[in-house]
Amino acid sequence: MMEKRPRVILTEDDENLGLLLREYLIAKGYDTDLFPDGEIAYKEFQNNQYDICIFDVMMPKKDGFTLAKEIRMLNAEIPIIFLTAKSMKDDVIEGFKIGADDYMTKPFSMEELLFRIEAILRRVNGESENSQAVFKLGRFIFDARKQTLSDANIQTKLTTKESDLLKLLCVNANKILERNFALKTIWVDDNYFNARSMDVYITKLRKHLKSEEGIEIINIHGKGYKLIL
Amino acid sequence: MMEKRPRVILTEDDENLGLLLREYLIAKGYDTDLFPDGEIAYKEFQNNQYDICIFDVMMPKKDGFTLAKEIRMLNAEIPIIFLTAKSMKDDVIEGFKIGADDYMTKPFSMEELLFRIEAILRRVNGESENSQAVFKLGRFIFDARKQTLSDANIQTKLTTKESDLLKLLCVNANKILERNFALKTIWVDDNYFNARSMDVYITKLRKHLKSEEGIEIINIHGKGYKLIL
DNA sequence: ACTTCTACTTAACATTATTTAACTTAGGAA
DNA sequence: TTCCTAAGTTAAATAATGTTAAGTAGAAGT
Repeated sequence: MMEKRPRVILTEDDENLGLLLREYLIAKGYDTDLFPDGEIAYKEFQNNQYDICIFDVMMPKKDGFTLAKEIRMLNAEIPIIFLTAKSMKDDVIEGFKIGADDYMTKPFSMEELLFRIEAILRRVNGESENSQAVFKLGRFIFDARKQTLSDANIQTKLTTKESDLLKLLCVNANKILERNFALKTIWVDDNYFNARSMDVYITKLRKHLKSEEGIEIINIHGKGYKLIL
Repeated sequence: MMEKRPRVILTEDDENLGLLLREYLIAKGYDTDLFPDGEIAYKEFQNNQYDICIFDVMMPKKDGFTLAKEIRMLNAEIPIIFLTAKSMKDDVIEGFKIGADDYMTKPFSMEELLFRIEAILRRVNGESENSQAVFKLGRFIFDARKQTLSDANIQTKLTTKESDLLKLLCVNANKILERNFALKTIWVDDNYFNARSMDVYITKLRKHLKSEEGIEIINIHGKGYKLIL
């Protein structure tokens, strides 16, 4: 999978520091745009695609917190890191209330800033891989990440094995899920006892789903199971 | 652990300013040697042990950046702070590329210089400075460095173990944090009793977070825990 | 030196997840 | 049909985790 260069929007009114940071981030693989105040940054944000924001809190015309609030109206997800002049407890709290993801207190090393940018992007990007694990089963919604099976009224917590097995069935919906494949994926070893354990879990899943008419787990004798939607 | 007086090597060709800074730093607990140019400073650096360098960029015979490059050959780790006369865009960038830790633009207050020295030494001595990490957990803000969990109203102080464990969960948010990994990271030894101790801390963390709907720590039977955001 | 406080561990007991066992039903081949 | 094996189901057994409280040791205050 090819990684694209992440785009950074940086605001900093100290020109020395701003240019320094921009050079450094560019050298480290981040396409960085630098703006000296919040007003310009806001306009540019509307016209460009960025992956992460780094905002100085104290800036002329529009401070970092105000800028962040407005940015959040445009994009509720984008990570924001604040640069604060010194330890400003209350301000920092206020910043986080509107959804900052981290903050740095000046002076800081550029390595440290880089480290945090990487940590946040790793966290944000890493989430998307797992979160594609929600399936609709009739009136039920099965969330494999949370291990829950919900309908309009109640949310049932599934056990780890229940969830893992149901996820495999969903991924292979209307196709055969082979016994051995499921066993090796979930139980690692496909011996007799694990196979019987799996049978028990098939029964459990059928009970969970029995109230929904159109959905059933059928057995393909000698081969495996098929989730019919 | 007893703290020894840190040793500072200071270069400054302006004799007035140099003596002033030296007096001030000595008064604040730093054994400070002052040299008027880069050549002398380089020779003295070879014969003495210092903890931090403060180099004026513009000096006779050998400028601060050149000096810093040569010092880096002798000691790749020692922190270096530059004193720059005014905004020198390209020079400053060059300085940071060879590994400066901070810079000050003249004129500056001596308190500010002291503050930065302390910040850098804290970072260097504090071993790995990956420790400052802030995570957003719904309406909560978890600061692993301060060991606090805050919302708009209250700030809860976490114990060291609570904070360490929550940090591991946050770093691995939406992924499985394996029991053994957490045990070896926090408790060093992954024996039965430490495992039970960890269970107790999971309960403590769940209590702290229970008021926030979307956030939960789920158990992955036989594997570990997963922080769901 | 004594108490008090606090973080952490250990113990005790409760609950839940998973496996194993036992018995039952169904499918397919001889 | 008959027989064997796969699969369905329920319950018991085992192992893992949840929870609360008691115990312990060290730090901090008196």
